[in-house]
Amino acid sequence: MARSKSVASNDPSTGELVYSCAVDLMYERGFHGTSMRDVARSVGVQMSTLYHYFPSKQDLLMSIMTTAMEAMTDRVTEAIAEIDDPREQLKTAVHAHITFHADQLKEAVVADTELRSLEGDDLKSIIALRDRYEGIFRAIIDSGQRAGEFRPSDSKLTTRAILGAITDVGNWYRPRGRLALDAISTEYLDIFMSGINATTSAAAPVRRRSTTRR
Amino acid sequence: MARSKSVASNDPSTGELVYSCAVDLMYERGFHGTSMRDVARSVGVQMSTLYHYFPSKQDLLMSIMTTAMEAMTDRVTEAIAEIDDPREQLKTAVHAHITFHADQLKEAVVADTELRSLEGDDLKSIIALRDRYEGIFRAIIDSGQRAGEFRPSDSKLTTRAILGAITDVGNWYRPRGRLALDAISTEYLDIFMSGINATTSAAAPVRRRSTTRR
DNA sequence: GTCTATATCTCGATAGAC
DNA sequence: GTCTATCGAGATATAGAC
Repeated sequence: MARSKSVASNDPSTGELVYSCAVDLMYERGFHGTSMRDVARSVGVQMSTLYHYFPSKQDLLMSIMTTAMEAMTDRVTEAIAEIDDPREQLKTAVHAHITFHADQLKEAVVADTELRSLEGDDLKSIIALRDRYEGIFRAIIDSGQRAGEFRPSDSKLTTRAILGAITDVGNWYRPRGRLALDAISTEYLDIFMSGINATTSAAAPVRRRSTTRR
Repeated sequence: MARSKSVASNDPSTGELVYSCAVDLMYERGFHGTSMRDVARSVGVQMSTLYHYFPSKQDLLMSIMTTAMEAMTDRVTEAIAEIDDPREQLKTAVHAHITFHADQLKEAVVADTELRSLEGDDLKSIIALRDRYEGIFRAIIDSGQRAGEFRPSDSKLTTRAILGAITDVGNWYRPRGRLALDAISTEYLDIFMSGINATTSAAAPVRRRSTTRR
C-alpha cells in the first residue's frame, strides 16, 4: 500500500500524495477515524514528513474541504453561465453536481460530511462556502418561480430537497456500478421536474434506459 | 452538564443515561469524535461504570443503531399497514420517516451516518436492517408502478432519490425551526408526486403555508 | 525534504476495593 | 453498581540530525 519508487517523470509529489491519501482514508473512515499515522503509512513516509506540508491535521482537512467546495462551486457556476432558462439551468446544475460527485467522489463526500469536525473560524469559513453553493441552486429555483416556469413553493425547502437527494448520490455511487451517470442525473431530473405520478402528466414519455454501461 | 441528584421518582436509570448521553455526543461529534471519557463526564459517573452497562464502545454504538433502525422500521411499517393505495402509502411512509427524524433526531442521524464506524458482523447486521428499511419504500414504488399510478422508472434509483431527500432532513431540522413538520413533509411529497414544474400540472393548487409554528 | 527519536497527552479497557 | 487506580497502546505534534 505504500508508495513505490518513481520511474516515470510526472509522478505526484509527496505533498500531493499526502493530500490524496488523506482524502482516500477520510472518505472511508472519516476525519476522526483517520490518524496521521494512517496517512503517513499510506503515503510511505514518516509521520513528521506530513508536518512539512501541513501544519496540523485540522489544516489538512481544511485544505481538502476548501478545495472541494470551491471546485464544486466553480464547476456548477461555469456550467450554467451561458444559460438563461431556469429549467435548463436546473438541469445543468443538477447534472454538474452529480458528475462532480462521481468523478471527485471522495473529496466531495469528505466536504459533504465533515463539517462537524471543524471548529471556530474554520467552521465559519466552510459554512460560508456551503451557503454560497446552496445559494446558486436557490437562485435558480427563485428565478424559475418568478418566471412562472416552476410552481410556487418554499424555495429554500425545495432547494434542500433537491440538494439532499443529489448529494446522497455520493453515499452509494461506485464508478463501475450498474447505472450510467447520465441515466442517474436524467432520472433525478425527471423526478424533480415532473414527479413520479402517472396521472398528472399522461403525456410523459415512457423513457426506458438503454443497457449501456460506462 | 453532569447528572444532578435524583428528586422525582421516575428519573432515567444510569444505563438509560449512558445510552442517551452517548446519543447526544455522537450526534454532535460522531462516533470517533466521542470518547468514553466524554460520555462518562456527561453522565456524571466514572468511566469504568460505563463498562458495567456496555462491554465496549462498539457495542454501545451497535445498541444505538440497532434500536434506532428497528424503531424507524416499526414506525413506518405500522403507519402503512392498513393502507392499500400506493400513493397513500408513499405519502404516509414519507411522513412517518420525516416525523421520526424530527422527534428522534439524534438517534436517527447516528443511525444514518455511522455505518462506516462498524466492522465485521456488526456492519453486516446493520446493513441488513438498512436494506430491509429501504425495501419497504421500494415495494411501495414497485406496486405503484405495477398499478399504473406511478410512471415507469428505475425503482431502485427512485427510492434512493426519495430516501436521500427525506433523510437529509436530519441534517438541518431543528425542533423550534421556521417550518412546521407537516409543512415539510407536504412540500417534499408534492415534489416527489408532481415535481416543481408549473406547466405540466396547470391544475395544481397554489397552496401557501400558514404561518403556524409548532 | 525526510529521517530518527521523543515529548506529552488521551484513548479504550480492566483490576479489584467497597 | 460505582468507585479509585492504572495499564498499554496509539494519538498529535515537535526537535534536531542529515
